Amino acid sequence: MSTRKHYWLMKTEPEDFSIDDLQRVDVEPWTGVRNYQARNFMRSMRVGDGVLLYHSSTEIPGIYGIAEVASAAYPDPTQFNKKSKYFDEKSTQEDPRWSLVDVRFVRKLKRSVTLESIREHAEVLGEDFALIRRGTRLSVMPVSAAQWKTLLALE
DNA sequence: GCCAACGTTGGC
DNA sequence: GCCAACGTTGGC
Repeated sequence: MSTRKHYWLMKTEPEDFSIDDLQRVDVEPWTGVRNYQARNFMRSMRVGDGVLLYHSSTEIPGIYGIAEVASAAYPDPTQFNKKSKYFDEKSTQEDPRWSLVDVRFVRKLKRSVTLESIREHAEVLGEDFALIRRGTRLSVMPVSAAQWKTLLALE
């Protein structure tokens, strides 16, 4: 069993929930992920894994902060809440369809690493980097240790 | 607000 | 199991 720390990138729309919001609350359950691939990545996360917090659908898309995984995956409570926009009538308590992890604030970046600068370093980051792979819209994706280092060197 | 690209749904 | 229709994502 590997106990090595893994790295991830998680997207958020800052109008909805930003790095500043995370700093304010410190720990946040990452509700609302409704994509199986993203869910599966969260299920494989471990406490202490590193997270790059990416702002999407905003004026300057990019990485704005660092967080860490603060819990193992557990059922996303919003899937059972009829009043939530994330309610899923097909999910059951016995076999919850959607999972999440808690995410804890670590720090804001001194300067954001913009999508533009990330694209400029596409070659170093490699073909397998889902953020800039054509047509990929994953909201949770793995980042290798080398990619993590490369991205934070752009700060 | 537009639209390309993708995932999901549902009829057959 | 196919695939058209629809919904969502997210950059621009």
